[in-house]
Amino acid sequence: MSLVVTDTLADERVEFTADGDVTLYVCGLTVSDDPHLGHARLWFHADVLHRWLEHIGYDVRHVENVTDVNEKITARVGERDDWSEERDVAAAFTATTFDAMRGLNLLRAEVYPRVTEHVPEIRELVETLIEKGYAYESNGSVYFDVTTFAEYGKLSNQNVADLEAQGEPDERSEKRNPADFALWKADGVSETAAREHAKHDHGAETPTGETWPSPWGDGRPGWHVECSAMSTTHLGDTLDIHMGGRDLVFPHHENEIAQSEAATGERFARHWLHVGLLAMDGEKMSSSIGNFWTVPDALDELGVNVIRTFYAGAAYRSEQALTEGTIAEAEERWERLSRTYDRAVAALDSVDARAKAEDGDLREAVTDARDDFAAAMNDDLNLREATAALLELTDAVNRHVDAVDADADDEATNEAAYDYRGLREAVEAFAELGGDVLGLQFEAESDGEVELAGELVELILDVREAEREAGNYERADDLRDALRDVGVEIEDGPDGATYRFE
RNA sequence: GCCAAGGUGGCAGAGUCUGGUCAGACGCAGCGGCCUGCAGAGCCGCCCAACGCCGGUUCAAAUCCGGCCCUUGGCUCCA
Repeated sequence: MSLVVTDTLADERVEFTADGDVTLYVCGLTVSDDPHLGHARLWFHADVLHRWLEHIGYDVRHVENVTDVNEKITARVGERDDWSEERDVAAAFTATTFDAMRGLNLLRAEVYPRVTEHVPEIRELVETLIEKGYAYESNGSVYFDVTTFAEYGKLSNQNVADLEAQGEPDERSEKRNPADFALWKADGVSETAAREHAKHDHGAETPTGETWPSPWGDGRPGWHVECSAMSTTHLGDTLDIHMGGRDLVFPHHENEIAQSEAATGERFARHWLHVGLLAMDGEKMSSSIGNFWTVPDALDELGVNVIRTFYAGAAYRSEQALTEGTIAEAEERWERLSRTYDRAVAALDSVDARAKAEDGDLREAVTDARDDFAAAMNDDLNLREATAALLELTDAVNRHVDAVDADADDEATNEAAYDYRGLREAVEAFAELGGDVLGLQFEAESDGEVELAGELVELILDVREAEREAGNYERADDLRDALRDVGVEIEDGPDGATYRFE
């Protein structure tokens, strides 16, 4: 069984192939603001792809760029006292981005290249394109001539004539064709561009951003070259997978193909994967629209596991809706997985788990879950179906534990035992598939604070138990409610109360 | 206007490539039962219900073809 993915360039589902190492390039973000859940959706799907490829035996070389040169970054210079240059702003948001990535439990990329580190490579790429006749200099800027690249438009099905018809030649007199795009822009950020993106009043000073010397004079890299230069530098001329948001298909990725293939003469990417948008109230979550939920805020409010379970609720290539309802659903799905995992571990580690106990249904359910999970993942990374395989396993685990508990309560039989091997296999399946592949974290860390909190909760539960024995149920219920208010969920069972931190 | 992705039950979301085995699985919400002092969790059952519209091809269409309507994205910084 092999992995099938939906390839934007081929415009169909294709079998994924790679020789040895897989090179994966993820079109990262521009660090002009805090990352939001829309950005994180791409990160998550790239991360799960990375994890799944490793799971099925590939070595993955994952490179994800950080665009730290951009007029939106420049526009924020001076917004804070310590933001006196473009790179100060970029550094601040790069830091929050890395924090967010760690918080989301993403595997680290091999490198996170920045534009500011790769200006020499960008200049070389531009020079090559000029030498080969694909690009031309004009007033200190350099443009890619789209008419020289016969396949221009092949990714997004644009045709150059249509694009030309849309352009306004008067305004872009610097260009040969309206659809030509900049590889190198003369001088710094223009005053109008900076003002357009500014979120505050700069007073008399309008920031112009950093410039670098070049054969065409001082200037800044264009908006698309950076990805071509950085991906090629770190992963070679042909990438196995190029991944990005669907909103980048045109012009960004179209232009990357043109630049890269014109320069190297090689195919730029074997597979193009595009992640659908995250829609909030029917509209794209976007920094510019302002309808976003930042990753740090979402991590505080929901936690990494709920966020990841949420993303796993829809296919990467589909649009996904973020609403109170879909978040609530993700919370419930995660809780169910996590509770069942805890329950399975507790039964597995108890003295009642025996070598010779055997529940055929449970063992069969583990095999089915693994098979279904793999089939779903290989089928264009159908994460909801893969998650469903794990949820079906929770059903089997709960049935097994329920049945044994019921037998144990029955004085007549009194020989109930948990199926040790079956539970062990179930726990391993949760850990490998839910943990390693989906990146969910089943085991809570038990640092000092958590331990202390646990001891305090136990203490309160003892008090509550005494109240219950005395028949003071109202008091007992008050205690349970009070604990819930601070995030501790109490569950009464046959062997006393248990608790979990929400 | 041009290009692209979509429109499936109360919600959410597969299935479309490769027509029949599908209107599925998981879940959320809702309802009933078991269990429980109550609640929660868990288990069992129910939810008699949906393929945007109009044509066409076919023995057979959610799936293929044509037309139309609507939503979203891109064409300008964007994941």
